Amino acid sequence: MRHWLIKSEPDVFSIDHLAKVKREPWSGVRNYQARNSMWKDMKPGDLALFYHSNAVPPGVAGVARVVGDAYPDPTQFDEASEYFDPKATKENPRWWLRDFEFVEKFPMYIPLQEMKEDDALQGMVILQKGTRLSITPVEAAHYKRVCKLGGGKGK
DNA sequence: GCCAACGTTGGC
DNA sequence: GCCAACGTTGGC
Repeated sequence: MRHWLIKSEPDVFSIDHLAKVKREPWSGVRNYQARNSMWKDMKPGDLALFYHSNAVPPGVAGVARVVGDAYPDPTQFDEASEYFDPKATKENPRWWLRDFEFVEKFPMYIPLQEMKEDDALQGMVILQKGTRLSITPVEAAHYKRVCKLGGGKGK
């Protein structure tokens, strides 16, 4: 099993929102690297740290789990959507997504700053300067460490 | 296929 | 709101 970190702006979609709806299609990813992660590299059952970007402060709020197989992101076909992609067709979809289900919200929120200062987390992709990827792989040891900092079970 | 211009992300 | 980083676009 692999571990991931998925970013979301809490103003748009937060861990609390996921807790309420239980399961959510991760739509709107329009970056090829992040798409490839969701499409090819993720497997059902993989666990992901739920990261709040553009938050004050930014940080990890909890855990979500990959559910089911990848399928075409429906928003790419929807002209009314901000994620509409005129170059995508039903025969040849460009953007793929998976559903994520709520696992837990950490008892303690883990600010980005705390992660930066944690010796055990050095090397995490999210901590690299200039990383804007919305979906990144996370090493198992880093995943465990973040869950510990958050006081969560991690699964 | 190069690369300048432009757009977006996201921490601060 | 600023701006560094970096992905994408499009002219050539």
